[in-house]
Amino acid sequence: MADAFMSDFAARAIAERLFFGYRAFTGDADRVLASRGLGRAHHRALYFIERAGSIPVHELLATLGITKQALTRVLRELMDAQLVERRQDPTDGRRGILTLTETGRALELSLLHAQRARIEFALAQAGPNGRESIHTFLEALMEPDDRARIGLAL
Amino acid sequence: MADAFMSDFAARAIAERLFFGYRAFTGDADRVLASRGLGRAHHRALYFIERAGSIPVHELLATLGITKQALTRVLRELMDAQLVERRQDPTDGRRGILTLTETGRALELSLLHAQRARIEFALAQAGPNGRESIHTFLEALMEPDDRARIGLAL
DNA sequence: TAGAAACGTCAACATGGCTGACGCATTTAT
DNA sequence: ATAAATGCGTCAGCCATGTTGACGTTTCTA
Repeated sequence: MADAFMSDFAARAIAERLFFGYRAFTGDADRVLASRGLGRAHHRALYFIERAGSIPVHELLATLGITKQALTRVLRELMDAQLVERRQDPTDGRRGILTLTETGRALELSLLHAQRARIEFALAQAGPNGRESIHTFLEALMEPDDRARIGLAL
Repeated sequence: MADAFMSDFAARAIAERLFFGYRAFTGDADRVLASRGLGRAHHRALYFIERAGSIPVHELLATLGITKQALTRVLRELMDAQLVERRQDPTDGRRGILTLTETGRALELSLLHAQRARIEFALAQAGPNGRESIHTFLEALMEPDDRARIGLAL
């Protein structure tokens, strides 16, 4: 029983830190987004388009794990706001390829920077030796399928 | 510029790992919740009530950071489902104090256990020396005000 | 040339937030 | 003792973000 207790205790310690930590992390960007009339869903799209440079719609769909209807709405709003552009895949005319406009890149960067200070602070608190553990921990938390979607660590 | 690049790069590495990691973490509980007709909002309430043993409504409100209208709806559903009970604070009749029923405690535990395996796996991957870094990192990510709301780290 | 694929789109609905306004005990301050 | 403040619960309407299902179009592929 002591084992199970410790395990629950340890699990709770992580669970609540993840909850509060993730909330603060997203909150930084949410404030910037709100001032532009956008939401978290727009941020996620901007983020993954920027990180890839350009990305086919179907891949963004798989990355975000939402339905095409949900993504289409977000993309339409981003394109209306001149933040995202869609062009055709030259090798397959059915496919769309998404890129950010200059304005879109600027916004994405400002959203990243809104979160960067917090991340840097947290990494600094954990110390230089903690960084690898933190990356490993978060990667291990992910669904295996999603691991192929992230960039290399450092 | 190299500095800013590295920093953005490091920030993105954490940002996407947090996104995918948190999504997987919540997904474990979401599946159990869906089978009971409940949502993530119910889980959060159950979690913080259980962790406190019993908790005044106003404190749960502050912890969750949502409006009383949003919480009331969740609590009403939890009380209808006989998972949560409300009683009066003996020292101040205006205040309500929330506790879980036996059924509520059982559900909360099963939700925790749905997430525990993933957390244990991730901690194991990070190694025994990583645990402290991970706690420190996540706590540093949090809003300072929220740090008072979490339990001590082992 | 038929069928599959990769979309976009319309419609209806669920969840979980929000604001504002009101009411009602209960406690506190005058 | 009474007035004001506090801690709720509640009704109503709205928003953001997701879902399913159905349908149409263009473009590849067998």
